[in-house]
Amino acid sequence: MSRTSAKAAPLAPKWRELAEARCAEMGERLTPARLAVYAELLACDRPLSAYELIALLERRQERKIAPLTVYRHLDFLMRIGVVHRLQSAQSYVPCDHPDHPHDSQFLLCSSCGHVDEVESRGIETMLSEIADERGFRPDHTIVEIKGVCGTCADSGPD
Amino acid sequence: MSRTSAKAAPLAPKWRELAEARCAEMGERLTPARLAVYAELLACDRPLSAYELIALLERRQERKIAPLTVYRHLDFLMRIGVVHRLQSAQSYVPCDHPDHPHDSQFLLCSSCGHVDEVESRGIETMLSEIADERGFRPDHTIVEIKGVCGTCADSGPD
DNA sequence: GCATTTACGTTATAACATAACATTTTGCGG
DNA sequence: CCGCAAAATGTTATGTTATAACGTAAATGC
Repeated sequence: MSRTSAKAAPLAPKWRELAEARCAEMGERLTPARLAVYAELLACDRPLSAYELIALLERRQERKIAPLTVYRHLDFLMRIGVVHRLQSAQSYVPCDHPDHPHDSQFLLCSSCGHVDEVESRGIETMLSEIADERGFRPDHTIVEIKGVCGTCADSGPD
Repeated sequence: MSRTSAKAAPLAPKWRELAEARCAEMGERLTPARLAVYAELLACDRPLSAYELIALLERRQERKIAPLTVYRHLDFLMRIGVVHRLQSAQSYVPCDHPDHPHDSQFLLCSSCGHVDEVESRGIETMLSEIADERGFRPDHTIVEIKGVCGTCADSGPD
């Protein structure tokens, strides 16, 4: 019943291998359904809400998909560190820095919707210091900068 | 028996005056309904979701309150800068730094639920630099550090 | 007063996320 | 291979967060 006839979004070997490697490290299983969600996120150049993702997957696979299904797959992808959740937009993006799991900082353009993921060691250090000073043990950090990206600013106020 | 003259949560003059000052600066109007929401948030030592707030207000005022009403009041309070939204918890807290409007950083304890608001100029500077390097014009920033607070860490792994 | 703007009320619904439980698939020891 | 246990998936229902659409009331300015 594993109908591979259901088309999935194209998924470059690079990303598939990344997911496989993370799964191997963590003793997790990579399944077609999980890969399909990952591929769909990668195929889109902007953050997707869970329900946008459902709509895209339903169109591509020509069948109904329950919200819970997608949320479980998203949880999995975040657990293995290949997808991040944008807290301020309730949406999800694939990780841009495949080398290792990490906390990121995001630049969110309110004009074009584009999201840039950055990883600044400086920010991480400073956040740790702030926590340390207060006896706080950080688990992970959320940094989202909202504003207007360079491209939109340039094409600007016309 | 109760001549329900819609009791409000107590609101220290300090906070009322702050709200009045901000309104004056911004040409906004401070109404009893808005103050009631602010007072309710201040009366609680933890973040409240909009619906928790509704429940508390309904009990205190002994009448139904529509979600939209509370959301409007929350929007107002955030607009004048006396309330912040915690993006990762979909909840709301009064601002701890009454002196001036600002972006904050939050330390969120996953054990006791306590939230600490800090304002680090260093973080702000570094976030600006990160944005600048990429030609990004920041509007505002979201920084939330999740972990375990000193008190909970000390009282140990239980 | 009267028009305009701002706030508030009411009903309905959209959008985001999880609970509870049944079934299927997978990995593994016998 | 068999059967068990764990993990993943499917299904239905519901909980939680937030806004739309539209009407009424109150404050503001002339």
